[in-house]
Amino acid sequence: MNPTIKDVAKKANVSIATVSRVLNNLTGYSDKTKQKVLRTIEEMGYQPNMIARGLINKRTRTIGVLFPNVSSSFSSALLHGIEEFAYNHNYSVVVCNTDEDGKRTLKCLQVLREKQVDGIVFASELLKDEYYKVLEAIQIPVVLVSSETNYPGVPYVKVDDRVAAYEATEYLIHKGHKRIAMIGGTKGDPIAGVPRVEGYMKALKDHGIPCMEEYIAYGDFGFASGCSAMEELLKRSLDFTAVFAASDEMAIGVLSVAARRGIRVPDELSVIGYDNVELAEMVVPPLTTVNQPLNEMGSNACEKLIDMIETGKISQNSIAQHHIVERQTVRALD
Amino acid sequence: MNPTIKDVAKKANVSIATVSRVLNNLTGYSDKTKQKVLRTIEEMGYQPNMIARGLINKRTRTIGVLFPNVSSSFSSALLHGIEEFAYNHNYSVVVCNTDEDGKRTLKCLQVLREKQVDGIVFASELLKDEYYKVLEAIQIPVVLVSSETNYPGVPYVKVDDRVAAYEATEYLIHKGHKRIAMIGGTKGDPIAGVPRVEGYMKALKDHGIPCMEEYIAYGDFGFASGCSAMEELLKRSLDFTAVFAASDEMAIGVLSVAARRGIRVPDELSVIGYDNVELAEMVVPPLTTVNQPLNEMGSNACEKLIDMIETGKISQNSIAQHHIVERQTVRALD
DNA sequence: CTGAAAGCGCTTACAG
DNA sequence: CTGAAAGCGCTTACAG
Repeated sequence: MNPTIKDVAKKANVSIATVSRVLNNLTGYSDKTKQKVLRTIEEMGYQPNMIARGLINKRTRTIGVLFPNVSSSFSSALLHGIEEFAYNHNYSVVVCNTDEDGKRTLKCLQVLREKQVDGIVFASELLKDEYYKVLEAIQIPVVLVSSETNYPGVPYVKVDDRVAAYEATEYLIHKGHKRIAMIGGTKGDPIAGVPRVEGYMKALKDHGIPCMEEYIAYGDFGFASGCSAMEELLKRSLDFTAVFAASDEMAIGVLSVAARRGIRVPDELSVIGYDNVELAEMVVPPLTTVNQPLNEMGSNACEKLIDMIETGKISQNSIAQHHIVERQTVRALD
Repeated sequence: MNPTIKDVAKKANVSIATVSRVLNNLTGYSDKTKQKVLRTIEEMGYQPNMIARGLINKRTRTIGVLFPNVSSSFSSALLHGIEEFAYNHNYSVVVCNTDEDGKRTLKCLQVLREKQVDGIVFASELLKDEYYKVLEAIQIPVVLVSSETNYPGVPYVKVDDRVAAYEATEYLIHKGHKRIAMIGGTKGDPIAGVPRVEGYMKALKDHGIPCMEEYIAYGDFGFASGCSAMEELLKRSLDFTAVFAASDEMAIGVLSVAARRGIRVPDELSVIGYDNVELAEMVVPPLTTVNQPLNEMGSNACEKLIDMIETGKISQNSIAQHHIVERQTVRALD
């Protein structure tokens, strides 16, 4: 059994109140007692029990993080940023994989509540009404990352997807492309789906390029769906010179299909992705894409959350800065 | 304030002992009381406080997981498996990123102890003496995954790296290759470095192929290091027809350099990787590699841990089954 | 400067 | 079937 405060009190011949005081760096003991207590603690290898402390303070110094899929490179980049900030501020993070399943999400929320986490970051998923209801009941701070919401009191940090998509498309246009296809994310997804397609359409319009439905195919952000969407696009024999994919994985799917079909990138087809996950630079040719600062976003979301926990004030939303990373999948048309 | 057991007891006109009993499905109350209590719980939206419960039971139903780098696709695949098993058995998992930093690892261990986790899985990192010492002091079950150790009482689950490397090399040999280069992982790494190189050497020897030092270059498992190692190998003008890389990322580095140099894969050079992380199939051409069942390994490690927590018995080590995934980077020599 | 005591939200003998 | 009480390991007024 690990020693408790009672054990060290007994051994040091003081009361547990005194041990507690030196433990918490409060005032009210002689330097002599302090030394004695400290020595005893050292000797016994005593470590305070945060569970007991948490029961009194109503603070556990742990936060919960919900991901639709912990193992995606997207999620794990966010997690890295979150964990880093939390660690530096003495918080622990418990992760939950929601599998994008409503029931499971609700269960996770319940568990986090029972475990008395101090706050929750909800990552890259839509904050549904039913989730919000329980969050409201739990009464603890929540922040969204790579997602957004209108619910009051729930700040978010994300990139401006519409603008980023606009710029990606415009980048292609500036390179001389006019026949630009797009592979959108999950159709109807209000966070990462719709806005990116809208940004693409607006860029086309603003540059006097007619936007045609048939130039758009949809995937679900994943690699396989990018492959199918590209096949689909090819089948329509549209003669496009560039494609903008709403995720790197889908863009890499495009690269893959292109290679299989003998379409040379970027000579015959230019490709730009979205996210800048790690594999974007590993692929051949290295993928030009729009960077989302996932790590900082995670870290920033965690910062907001801890701030809310500690001050009780609601944080502001943040728009993270994206930028285009030029690599080798886009060429200028002459 | 969330309602406590006291609140529901008062409202239901029973003692807290009775509420506790129905909460825990014990015996000793009439069906009428049960209904009344249940109804009150429902009405008040009461949820038990696991912190308080944990203080008594000395069980938190949470486990800690240490990773050298949470955001690697390798770690996140393990994490996914761990979280899944934990979730299904009503455990939560708190993640810690050690950054492969001794001080930080020790700090994480201390935090996990203070937070009274029921067990720890230590992932893909060497269990140093100093870590083992504190683990021993904490007195809670530990299991290693994708790592190994001789410390008594610390079971591990991993692939047999030596055999897997042997088979990867032999696969190349069976395809007619004789001049086979290797890119090893971190030099001297006793877990994923040395054994794979040894497996490679043994396969060569067993097939009567002389093994020469200069055919081996070393990286650190990462993409960039794979690129440099490949450049290094090329500089030695060895005229090899195949390369075995000790990680997929390094193998992809090889692909990348080959593409840049106009060396066609697999026509002029065959490549086989190790891990079978997600990007292995996204790359062009899709990478032939040896599969490590990361998800199952994580899940299995978690199973062992929970078993140790609940039975108090030490689990056995497990060797996870690897296999070669044939894709398109190896060709048969005629 | 120091300690006895109440209390955090629960569980669990013990007594009835 | 039910409740009063002790206790888990701490913190924090309160009294001295």
